[in-house]
Amino acid sequence: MSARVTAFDVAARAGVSQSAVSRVFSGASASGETVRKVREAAEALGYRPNVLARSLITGRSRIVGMVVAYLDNPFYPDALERFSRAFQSEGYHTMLFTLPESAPERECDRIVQQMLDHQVDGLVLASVGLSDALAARCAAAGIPVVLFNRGQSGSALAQVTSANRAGGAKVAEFLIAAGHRRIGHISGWQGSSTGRDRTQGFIEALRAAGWELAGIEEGRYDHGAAIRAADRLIENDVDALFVGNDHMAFAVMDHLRFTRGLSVPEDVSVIGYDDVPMAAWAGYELTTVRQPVGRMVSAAVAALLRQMEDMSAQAGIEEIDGPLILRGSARRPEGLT
Amino acid sequence: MSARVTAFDVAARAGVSQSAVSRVFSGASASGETVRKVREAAEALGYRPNVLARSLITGRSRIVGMVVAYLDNPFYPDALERFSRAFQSEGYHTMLFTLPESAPERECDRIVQQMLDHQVDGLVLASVGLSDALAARCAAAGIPVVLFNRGQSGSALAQVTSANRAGGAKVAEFLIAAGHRRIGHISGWQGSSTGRDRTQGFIEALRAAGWELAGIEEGRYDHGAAIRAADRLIENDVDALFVGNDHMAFAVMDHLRFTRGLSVPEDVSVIGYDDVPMAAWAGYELTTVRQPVGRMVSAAVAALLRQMEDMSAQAGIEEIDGPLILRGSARRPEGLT
DNA sequence: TCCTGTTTTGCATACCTGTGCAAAGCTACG
DNA sequence: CGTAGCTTTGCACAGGTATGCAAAACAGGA
Repeated sequence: MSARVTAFDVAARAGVSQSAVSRVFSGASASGETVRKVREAAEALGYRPNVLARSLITGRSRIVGMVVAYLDNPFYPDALERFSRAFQSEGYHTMLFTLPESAPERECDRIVQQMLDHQVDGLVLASVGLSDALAARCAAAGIPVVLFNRGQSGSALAQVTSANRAGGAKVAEFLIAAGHRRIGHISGWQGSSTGRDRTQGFIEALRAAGWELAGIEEGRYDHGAAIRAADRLIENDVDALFVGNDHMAFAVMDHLRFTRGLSVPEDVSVIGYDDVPMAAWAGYELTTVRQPVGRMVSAAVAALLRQMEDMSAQAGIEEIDGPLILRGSARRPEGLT
Repeated sequence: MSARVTAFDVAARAGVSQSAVSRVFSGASASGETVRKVREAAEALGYRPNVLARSLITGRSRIVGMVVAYLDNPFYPDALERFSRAFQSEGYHTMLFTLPESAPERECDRIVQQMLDHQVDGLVLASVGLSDALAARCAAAGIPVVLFNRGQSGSALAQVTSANRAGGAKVAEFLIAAGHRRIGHISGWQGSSTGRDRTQGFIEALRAAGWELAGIEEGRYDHGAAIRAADRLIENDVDALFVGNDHMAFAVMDHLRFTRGLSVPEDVSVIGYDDVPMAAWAGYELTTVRQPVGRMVSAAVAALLRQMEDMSAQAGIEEIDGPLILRGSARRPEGLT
């Protein structure tokens, strides 16, 4: 087990100074001859620069922290994978943190603190909020933060979401055009901006068309809660359901069909939100609003990179629009194929 | 934006030396009085030890690298989340790497190299192999590796899998007991030990009972491939299908029901492997072999921790047994509720 | 009180690289 | 050949912590 080979070893073998080696590997200017000698010696010795020492002195770790609440909803693994790939190809690495289910808000701060300890260059929070105190701390440490799929009103943090309000509105217009009049809504968690915006856009568009919601229940992005909510709305005799995300929509469809013996969309139309891959499966054929994961992730990555490279860059709010994908789980307006 | 506060600042304020501060925070022995003064000064200044500097000198980063091929199959996000939680609670952090889809084997080595650069203390490879050269390099660097859900014959690396051979055998015995005679198999990727073992256990148990496979097709853990494989087997008139994992089994069930107009299990019994949460959903009710994720992750984490703490610890192979979960997608033997 | 054995403490150094600074080397031009 | 301007190079140090070593402090027993 050989000891680690350092820049000094390479320098000695190449007949140059350690600084020369450093310059070659950090891309600073050096003569062609020096570069050649150093590269050769490094190759022979199997030298690789020590990332820790480099980070210690430059203050940049080339690590981005990624906080994620839960990976049940397939939307998040998908996003996570894309984030990881994107950062990797930009020369960054991803440090993953999962929030414990107990006391998530409380723990989040501790977790972010640990990230700061590791001197991450940037932070992505997926569906997770950040206390003002901690946000200030990140700002003070010069660490840019991007909120992914979650807004935080009044904060100066960069945010990337889909156009949730517009998405909710699209669903409302579509259901009305299809002739539905008793429309129910199983909302996402109202503690999240994402959930609130979808609900709000939906309700406002209904009102604008002169209709009111026949019933609304909170689904909290939870399987069981969604099913109970569906039961209550069905008792209330609705003929269409807008569900806060696909994941809950699947549960609702299964429940309606197999437990309650109803047909979708003949008895009840169901519309979801996200367009996860499973929505296209033959067993569900879920009509849903697409969240363009790819573009959302790209936007978030771009925003973070911009801020990491230019500390004075402004943090903005980005809303990415996504289409309503028509499939079989909701009745279609007359004359629409 | 205040400059970083170091151990020297704390030392000055507490009236002790920097070493004293270091000792307090690294848990070495110190007098009660010193501890009190240091803690107090640190609190007042908001001091936090610099992880990079610490890692640089100790050679241990308290980071574990995690390589994952793809997160489509919900088995992996689930495992990933548990890994992350487990390591977090042990004071380790998780660095995530995803393999690019192109040239995965080639890229894997580069990725692992990058992890070594970051001086990770340990490595978890989920469904990913490691070239012998690189395995040797990890060993030389004293970095323990655990293969998760993937074996590698002839390697000295620690491995945690489920009892794939036994699982395949259980399925065979169950199908025979239920009276199936024309049995088909859509295998997992035969380049992976996991896929091979399931197939092999299945076939051997069939033979032991005096039967032969009516047909076998490679599914490669891929949605589309699985569907095409199912078509070919159905042409071949099978009345039962053992599918290499749940993810493919869902695709197959959808295809049989909605495209081919067949009933499951009346026309064809379908059995999967993994028991992901979705298998219990009313839309599928998939009979499947459970891979006990929780226990598998715990075993992998324990194995890694053991090796990280005691470098001379032996790397072993662990197979975790899982039951066949009976649901509605496969016909049951007479007299079995 | 003196001596021995045990803690505690501070000093100095190591870990490994990036970078400011000044000296040295080189090119080109008059 | 001299000099100005530019590039390359080496020196020395910084970044923040852990730790071996020796000195100091302390506890206890005779």
